[in-house]
Amino acid sequence: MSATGGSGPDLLPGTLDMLILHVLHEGSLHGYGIAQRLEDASGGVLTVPRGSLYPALERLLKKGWTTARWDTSHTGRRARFYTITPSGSRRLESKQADYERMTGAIARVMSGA
Amino acid sequence: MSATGGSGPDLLPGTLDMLILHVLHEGSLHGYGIAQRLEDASGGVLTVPRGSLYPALERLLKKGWTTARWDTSHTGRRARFYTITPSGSRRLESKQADYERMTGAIARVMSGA
DNA sequence: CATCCATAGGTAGACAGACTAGATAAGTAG
DNA sequence: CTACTTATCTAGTCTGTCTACCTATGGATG
Repeated sequence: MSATGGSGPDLLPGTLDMLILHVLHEGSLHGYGIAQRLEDASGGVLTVPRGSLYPALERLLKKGWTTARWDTSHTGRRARFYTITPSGSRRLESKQADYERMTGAIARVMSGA
Repeated sequence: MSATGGSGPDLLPGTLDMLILHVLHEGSLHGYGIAQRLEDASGGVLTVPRGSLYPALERLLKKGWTTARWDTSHTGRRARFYTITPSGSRRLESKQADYERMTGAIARVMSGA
């Protein structure tokens, strides 16, 4: 079902929050939709197991980075739509900066600079 | 003491093994030296707490990706020098490929592709 | 109508990896 | 002698992800 070959982890640990916030920054969405969006946008490389997704969404809510409301009108089914908060946007920016700092440093190391 | 500002994690989780194997690929070295090398080569961005370093080194040994020998002649102090094995080199390659696949996918997502 | 599939949300428990905060020891500089 | 740097290591904790489940409903197929 998943597009990955089945070997290795589905995600780089520590990046899921950032990825979710990024998707929500483009517009409110429900959990299942977020996971699909990440798989699509990554060309099928990134898969988000439900057991990682929903705990992460709870985390973001608890930190005040998102708000949630139940909405049935969009999908026909009950679905919980998440919206990023201003605090969440700031968090996204700082997470992204950290991520780029880290991956930049790793790239420097791995290229033997 | 550390060159990082002090905020955020010291490492991207899941990358430490790869970074250590990369350093050892350039030549045998002891734990303390590996940590210094990573800090230097990353321009001070990457810091490796001892409580992360030594468990990681044990992990690599147990998996057969490195071998270790005690050596006092180089540093004057007792130091444990680690050497990468052929199995470790293969692991390094596959870890690096995974890492690039993941970061590439994340970059695609974050750039809105 | 019954059955199956995709959608949709969720939890429990295990596990990996990194972190804090210490202990220990030896060489070097003042 | 004292302090600093080098050097290794462990215990306990915490965060985050993963596997493997459970529940429910709308739409399509038989």
